[in-house]
Amino acid sequence: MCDSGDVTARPTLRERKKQATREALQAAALRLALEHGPDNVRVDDIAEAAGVSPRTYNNYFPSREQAIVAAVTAERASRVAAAVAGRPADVGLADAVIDAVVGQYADSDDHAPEALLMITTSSALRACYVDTVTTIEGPLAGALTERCPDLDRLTAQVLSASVGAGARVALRQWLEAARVAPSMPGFVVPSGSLPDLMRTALTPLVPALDAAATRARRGSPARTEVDH
Amino acid sequence: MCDSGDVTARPTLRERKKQATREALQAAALRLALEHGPDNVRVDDIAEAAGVSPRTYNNYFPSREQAIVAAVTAERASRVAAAVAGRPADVGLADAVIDAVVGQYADSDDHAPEALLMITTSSALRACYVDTVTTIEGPLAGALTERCPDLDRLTAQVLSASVGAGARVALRQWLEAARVAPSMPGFVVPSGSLPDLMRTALTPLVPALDAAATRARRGSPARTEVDH
DNA sequence: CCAAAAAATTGCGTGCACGCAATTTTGCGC
DNA sequence: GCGCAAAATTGCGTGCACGCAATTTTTTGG
Repeated sequence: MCDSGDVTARPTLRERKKQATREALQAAALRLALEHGPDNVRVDDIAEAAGVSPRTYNNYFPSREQAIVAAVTAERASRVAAAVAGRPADVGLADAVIDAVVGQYADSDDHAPEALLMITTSSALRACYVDTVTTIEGPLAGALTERCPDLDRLTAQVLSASVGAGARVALRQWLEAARVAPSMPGFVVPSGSLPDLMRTALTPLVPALDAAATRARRGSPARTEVDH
Repeated sequence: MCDSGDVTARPTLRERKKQATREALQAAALRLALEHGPDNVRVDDIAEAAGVSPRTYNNYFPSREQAIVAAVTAERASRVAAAVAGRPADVGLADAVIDAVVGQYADSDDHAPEALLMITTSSALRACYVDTVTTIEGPLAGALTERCPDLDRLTAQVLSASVGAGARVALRQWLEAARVAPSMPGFVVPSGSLPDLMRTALTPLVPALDAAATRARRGSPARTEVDH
């Protein structure tokens, strides 16, 4: 079975199948969770619905909740990195980063309101959802060093980890607020605007981002004895 | 068995027993892990060595690794908070925080070199050890608002979470370095000085801490529309 | 087209985390 | 001391994560 016609096959066709089953698992997990409630879905059910063995499920996701949450947050990490890289070079680093992060939690979230509401319901899902922000730290660090090549690796990692930390705090707060005011009908998303909250949460980090950017621009190339 | 002679019972004597079994579990876990290797110790063994049922173990620790790691990191969180609170009021906030955090990873770590070396060995233990820094975020946020009462709750949380993030990055890096240069005999702690690395990692956050401190000092009391 | 290699899937067995309900222990007022 | 209420311990059952080795599928080289 040669590569007939598949000119669009940049990934080695093998990885495309992997991606397919991954998405199948995500979709099945989300659908079943919405259908029967998050607690009434066993990983065996998800695996069967996706047409794979239960064991294979854990080759793709390290926990039951991950598949459900991944259906919502799948490519947020790479999107954030791309958004940072895509900003014009004349906007400040801090603005670029914050706009990128806030933007990702503005658009895609109301794309699946029911799922979000369900995640709000289960504490396990909430925790898992919050933890997904960790995913962006790696790509974000990459985007940072791409934008400021003279930036310490370590500094880039610390800054992106801090951005992740801020986003996590905002998310936790928002989910908490959503939890106490749960079933106001008509309100798909209970609390106030998440983007606003997240922007507020990230604002304290602006000085750190600015300082790092200008310091890197003034050519302080890797001034640590541990730059490795 | 009445409270004979126990005048030192400030905590309600009930919590003292809880603390006792907690410490017994920590000690047993660490001892057994050092004795037979981290992977060759089951939670049943730890429970039995501590004289409690296996089920009770999980009433104290949510995972097998936690008990082992807790034996090393037990009260680091409260120590950090206390150290921040204990600094004279005229030193900058950033210095107070960083010195407190760095200090806690300077003193207590070489107190148990064998344990640290073992943690380096197992990837599960490494991950768990790194995750313990999350513990300091809560107390640290408290210490921050105690020092700067006009500081946003949200800002305090974000800043302490960022400090935690920086510390985590440093710790990961240090453990990684320790992993690749493992068994240099005579070197209890393989890599370079952890305090130095951690100080370097936290330095990028100084501008954010300073800005928050001066902003709070100039009396900008909770200027967020979501301060809740 | 075919074999050999590489990679993914699968079943199995084990240890673990945890909800639940029964039981034991502890604290406290009398 | 007595008994009662709160709290901690315990056993049990269930679902889950994962290492391991066997099997099936895909890729690659000839």
